[in-house]
Order: sequence, then structure tokens, then C-alpha cells
Amino acid sequence: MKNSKEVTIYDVAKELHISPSTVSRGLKDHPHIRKETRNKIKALAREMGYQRNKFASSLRKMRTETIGVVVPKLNSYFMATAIAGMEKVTNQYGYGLIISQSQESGKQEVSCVSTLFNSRVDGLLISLAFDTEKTDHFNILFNKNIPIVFFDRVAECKGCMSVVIDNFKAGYEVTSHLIEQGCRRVLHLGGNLLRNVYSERFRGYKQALADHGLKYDSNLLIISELNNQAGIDAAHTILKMKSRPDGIFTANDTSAVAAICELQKAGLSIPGDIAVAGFNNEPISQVVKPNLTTIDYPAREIGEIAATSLINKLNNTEIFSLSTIVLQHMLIVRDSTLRNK
Amino acid sequence: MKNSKEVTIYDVAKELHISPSTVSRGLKDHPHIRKETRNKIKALAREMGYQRNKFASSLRKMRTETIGVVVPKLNSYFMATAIAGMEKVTNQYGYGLIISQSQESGKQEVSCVSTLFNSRVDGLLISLAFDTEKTDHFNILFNKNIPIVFFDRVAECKGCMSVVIDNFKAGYEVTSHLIEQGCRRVLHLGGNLLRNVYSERFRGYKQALADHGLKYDSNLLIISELNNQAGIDAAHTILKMKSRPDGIFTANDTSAVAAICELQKAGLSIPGDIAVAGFNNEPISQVVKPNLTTIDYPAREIGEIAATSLINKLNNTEIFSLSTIVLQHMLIVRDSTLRNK
DNA sequence: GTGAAAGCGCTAACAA
DNA sequence: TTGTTAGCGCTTTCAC
Repeated sequence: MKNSKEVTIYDVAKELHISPSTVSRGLKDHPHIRKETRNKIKALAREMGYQRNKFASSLRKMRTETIGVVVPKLNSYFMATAIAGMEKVTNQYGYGLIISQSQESGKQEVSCVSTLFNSRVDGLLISLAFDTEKTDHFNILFNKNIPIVFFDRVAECKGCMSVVIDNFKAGYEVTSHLIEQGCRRVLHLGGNLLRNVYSERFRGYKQALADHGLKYDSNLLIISELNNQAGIDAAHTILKMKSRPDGIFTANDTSAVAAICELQKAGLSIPGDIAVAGFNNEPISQVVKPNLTTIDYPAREIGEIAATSLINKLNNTEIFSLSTIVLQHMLIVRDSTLRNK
Repeated sequence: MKNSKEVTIYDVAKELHISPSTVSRGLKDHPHIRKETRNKIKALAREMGYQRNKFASSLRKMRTETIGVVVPKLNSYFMATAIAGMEKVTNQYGYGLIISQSQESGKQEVSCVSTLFNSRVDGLLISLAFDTEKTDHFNILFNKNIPIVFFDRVAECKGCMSVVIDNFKAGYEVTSHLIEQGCRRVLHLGGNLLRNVYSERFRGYKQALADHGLKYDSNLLIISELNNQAGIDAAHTILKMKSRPDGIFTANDTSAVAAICELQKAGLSIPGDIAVAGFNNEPISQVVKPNLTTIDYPAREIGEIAATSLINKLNNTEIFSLSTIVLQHMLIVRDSTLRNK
């Protein structure tokens, strides 16, 4: 396939009448190499079109300078932005990124992790799939001391870092806001409670009810996959209820938007009849009419911080090993919940 | 970092009192190895927890079994789906994927390509950034005979393959549909005409006008970045026009949706005053009110076919080297253009 | 400050 | 059908 020979450090060495080891050292600013030698080496290497051979280097050093990323799905603004943040940081440190999608399936997640392990990634950044139950599939990594940083959808496991927002507080804020807008029967459309993000938001919801003197009613909890169809289904369930909710807090924007559209089709007014709030501040939240009240997620920062933490761990640079980093979120109030103008 | 020693083919060989090369061959179903030997090897390898070392193998074979992907942005349904299609195919053939985003910038694209080249990818799948002008940055790949397959936003260069839809025809169909719905002044909100997708859609637009006896009016062409802001700006431009268009064909859904929202804010009725059609069939097209008429894009297939073509090229499997593969698209008519019920 | 040499783990040409 | 052997290109220890 490839016909032109690669330039190696041997070629550069021969040309300069020095040894390959000196070239190797010169190229990476080893302190024992005289400045002039180093400059000569670098100049010639560039001129000859020398390119470091990563495999030889990886083989020798037993590390790949590659980080694996597993995300549930790529097709959200949140993920794309988080990944952009990771790319920025990792490129800066000379690391590459291998991204794979679990497609929200725990089973596929297992195979993603295994594939990345087989690619000998130096570390892993992961946000869990919707229905991942066990964390056994990470053991192969633990056994080899390959560090893992969880972001957004995290798991508890000792020695692992997590980068999250305060989902409890966010859920609390959204629910309180709905109540303050006059809602008395707030329904929660949540995700799989296995996932921290959803269980915490739910906890926040319950706490807010309690703090405002409202009783938690399990009929007002719907657990779903939070996709488009889930929003539609939830709307239908609501329409059939004897005593309908007057507010909905959904755990993501996608399902909130789907629910709004479906409720409107049935002739309900948002927020008049039912106020609706979502989560994530996806662009779609500003397209739906009325615009969606939601929680803004610091996607880029989550990506940057997760990547930085991982690299610090790889380089043993970190001064003290934090186990969880919590970032700021923000409640964004829009028309879908504004009742008292 | 890593403390436990890796199991190598030598360890497996020693245990079985055979040679490492036999193990190597047995593991990859080399035809010259007896079945029983092969089975013994595989069984023991699994038992000992053997894992192929990719670097040693890459170093030896001079290929990495890794494919680079460069996309403008990750945050669209189209791209996520196309990438899922690529993953499916490449995993099947034992290839890995390295994905990077050019963020719609030609400059960043150059650096993505160079990084991937330095990672020694065996091949490249790329959709061009918005403003890429030259294709010089691919020369390093050409020089080393690293095959490139373009998808969606493609470039002409000899020996390269492209996977696209018939953008001319799609543009023609959308525009014709608008005209058939009674539009007489159809505005086109297009993208950078450097990109095939946008120039072709524009060509289709003009041809449709001509074929329906309408004159092309350069005042009815707006070129923009097709993002949210571009849709808003276009709406304002339209509102200020002396004689407004009665139809808009935008080259993507994002800008179409933004324009619709903005025009509605100004009190215009869609499709009554202005009919609007987009392109891509992103999920957002079914959220906006009225639902958006658009072109459905076979995203998954584009990804699968692009990846398959690349792998065939890498394996020299292809019987005859196609230079361009054109997939089917489909006009999806929704309420944003339906005037005569 | 620089060089010699060993070896990371695998593959493939050649030998048997 | 299996074994021997020579590297792929780089890093790093040890020597000078």
C-alpha cells in the first residue's frame, strides 16, 4: 500500500554522523543534549520530513498516548460540546481520542469498553449508558491500573473520578420554580433511576415538594427512556389522567419538547394548563413554542475538566486526588413555565 | 503505571511447547495451521488472558488498522447517525475509528488531517468544513497512498471516492414543490458555494425556476453560514424587502427553523405568507410549528457505504473502483409548505 | 554530553 | 504443517 519509505531517526543520525539515541533525545528536549546539537537535529528532522513512529514508541514505552471515550449517543449538543472540550485539552498534551457510542445500551457499552481496552488506551472517559447496571466491565481496566474518569452519568467506584453538576440542586430548583409559578400537582418525567443524574434530579424534585408543603404522589412519577416517543407517551398518559398535573418537570429537553407538542395537539395550553420545564438547554429548547424553561449544563467545561483530570492522573501531576468535581449549572426561565407575568 | 505483565505469544508458545510464529498464525486462522493446534492455541490464549499487542503488530505490518474521520461538527443528528454507520462497518472488519471535529473551520481541518496523518491512520473519511478552499492538506496522504473517501461535503480529486446524494435533484425537487404550492418569488438561503452540497442545491433551485418559467433574481439569493443566527438574519433581511418572497428554500433545517421562528415573531404566517422548506430532516424539523418540509438524508447508509468503500480500497477488494456513489434522498412534505389542502 | 546495545511483541520470508 | 530468524523504529540503561 504505502510505497515511499519512512524517515527514521537512523536516517537523521546517519546524515549528522551521530547516534540514533542522540537524535531520539534531541527530538524530545532531553536535558543532556547540547543546545546546538539539539537544534541541528530538529532542523534536519524537519527538513527530511521525519515523523515519529507512534507504534515503535508505544511498543517501547508501553503507553499509547491515546484516551478512550464512551458516550451514550453523539447526537446531542451536550455531547458534541463536551467532546470538543476534551479534544482541546487532549490535543494540547499530545494525546489522541478514540470515541465510541454505546447507543444507550449497557450491552454495547461493555463491548465498547472492551474494544478500547484492546486498543490499549491509556485512560478512559465515560458517561454511562441508560441501563448499565453493573460496573464489572471496568475491572479489566482497574486490574491494569488504567484510570477512568466518569462524566455526567457517573458510577461510584473507589479510585475513580467523576465530573458532574449538582443534579439534586438543579432538580430542586426547577421544581421549586414550578411551584412558585403556582403549580400544585407537578409531574416528574424521569429517566432510569440507576443513573445518578436521574435519581438525583428525582430526589431534588421530592425535596422541593416537601419543602413547599406538597405531598409526593407516586402517580405523578413516570420513568421512561426520555426520548421523543417517551415524551409523546407521557403526554397521552397525562391526557387520560382523572386529575391532571398542572406542571411537568422532565429530566431532559427532548422529552419535554415532545410532550409539549403532543399536549398542544390535544388542545392544552402551555404554560396555562400545564407548565413544562426540561433539562440540558439543548438548542431545541429555544425552538419549541413556548420556549422551554430548562437547566443550562456547562458541557464544554465538563469535557475539559474530565480530560484534564485524566491526564493529570496519567502524569501523576495532580497534587491531591479529587474524587468528584461539581460544576455550576443554571436555571434558565423561559415562557413554558411563566404564568404570572 | 501498569504493573501486571502482559501475556505475549511467547508465553502461550512456551506453555504449549511450540513456536511463537505458530501461535501467531493460529490466532489469526492462518490456513497452514492444523485445526487441533489452532484450537489448542486459541483456548490457551483465552485462558491466559492473552491480548494482541496492536503496536507491535502495527510496527511490523506498517498499518494501524485505524481509520481517521474528520467531520465539521458532531452535534447533528445527521453526523451522529453517519458515524454510527461507520462504526458498525469498521468494527466488523477489525478497524478502529479516530474522530475529530473541524468545527466548520478550514484552518482547523488542516490541523485535524495532519494530526490524523501523524497517528498513521490507514485511511481517511472526511466531510469538508464550511470554508475549506484548497485541498493541499491532503497531499501528505496522497503522497503516502493513504486512501481518502469523502462523504456529503466532497471535493474533486483524482483517485478519491465520494459518497453523496444528488443535491442538484434534491434542490430541484424542493424548489419545484414550492412553486407548485403557488410560490412565485422563492428565496434561496444557501451555504458557501465552495461546497458541492450548497452549489448543487443552488443549481437545482435555479433549474427549477427556469423549468417553471420563473426568472432567477439574484436579490433572492442569500449566502450564509446556515446556523441559527443566519436564519434570524435572513428573516430580518426578508422583512425589510420591498417585495417579499412568498417561499424560502434553505439549505439546512437549522436555519430554516430559526427563520420560521423569527418571521412568526414579526407576525407573518407560515406557510400562508411565506412557505418554507429546509434540508436534512433533522429531528427539529418535526418540532417547529408548522412542521418543516425537508429532504430526508440517508445518514446511516452514507456512513456505512463510505466506510465499506474505504476498507475495500485498503484491502484492494474492490472489483472496480467507483469514484462516486450517489444515494437516494426523499422529499418529505410537511405543513410548512402546504398551501392548497 | 554522547554512543552502544538490548529489547518492546509481533510478523513473514525462508527453511525444514 | 511448523520452526527459525530477522527485523519494524524507538527508548533507555549503562558505559564512557
